[in-house]
Amino acid sequence: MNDSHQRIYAAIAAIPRGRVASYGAIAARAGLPGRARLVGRLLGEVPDGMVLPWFRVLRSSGHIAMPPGSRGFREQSRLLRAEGVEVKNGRVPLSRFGLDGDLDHALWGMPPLQ
DNA sequence: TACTTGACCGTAT
DNA sequence: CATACGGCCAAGT
Repeated sequence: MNDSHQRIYAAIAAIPRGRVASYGAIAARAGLPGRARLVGRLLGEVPDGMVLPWFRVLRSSGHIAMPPGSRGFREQSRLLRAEGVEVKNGRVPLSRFGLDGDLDHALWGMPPLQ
């Protein structure tokens, strides 16, 4: 659990309800541009007890990253729709719900890091 | 030490 | 829409 990890978890936790962000946007917000893979890796090993809105993280295309039809895929779709986010064919229109890591400063629940 | 993997990304064809 | 490529890099073999 180093500083980069902390910052990434913080960025994920800062995505407002009803909005989503891509792995790359999370990394950029955490002050780690180009490190999208690190975000994906961390989401697969969230410390026990830590609660995160993991379902608000999508690929840059707006698609859910998990395999279509898998349990995680269905759970993520359900959680997103529950807060008003449109999910059609495993995809969310980022034009309407997506947050950018560099822009959208007023929408994030935290200031840009680094 | 060397090579492979993977909830990824942007650009190019 | 689909493939390819180079970037990224911590973990696992």
